[in-house]
Amino acid sequence: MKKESAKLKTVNPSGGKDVSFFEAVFEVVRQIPKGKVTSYGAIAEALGTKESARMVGWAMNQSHFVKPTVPAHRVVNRQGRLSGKMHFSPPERMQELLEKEGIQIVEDQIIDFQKHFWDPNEMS
DNA sequence: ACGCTGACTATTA
DNA sequence: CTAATAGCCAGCG
Repeated sequence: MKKESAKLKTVNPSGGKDVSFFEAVFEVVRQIPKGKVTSYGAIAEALGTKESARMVGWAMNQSHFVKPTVPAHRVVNRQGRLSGKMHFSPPERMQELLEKEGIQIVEDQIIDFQKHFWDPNEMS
C-alpha cells in the first residue's frame, strides 16, 4: 500500500510565512474520532514523513500551546503504550480521558490497541 | 556553528 | 522480555 505524500495542505494564513508541519499534525489529531487512538508513526506517514515520527512527538509538545485544545491523549506510540502521559498536566489525565472514551488501559498500555487504532489515511 | 536531547520506530542481539 | 543502534529533524545551550 503506497501512500503518496503531497498532503501538506499547508494553511498559509499569513501568506509568505512558512507553515510548520505541526499545524498539519494538530489538525489530524483533532480529527481523531472519539474512542479512537493513533500512533505517531501513522500521523507522520500521513504527512509524508513516516521516517520522522519524532517530529510528530515533538509537535505534540507544542500542542499544549495550541488552540483549540489538541486531544494529544489519543496519540500513543506504536505499542499502544502511553509513552507521553508523563507530559500531561497530571499524567493520570491521559489515561482518564482514554478510559472515559471507552478505551481500556492496563499498566499504561491500551487493551485491543489495534481495535481502537484509527488511521489518518483511512479518513474519508 | 556544534553537539545533545527528544511524547518514535524498526532491527538486531 | 530488555538493551543497544541507527535514522529522523528541530530546538536549545
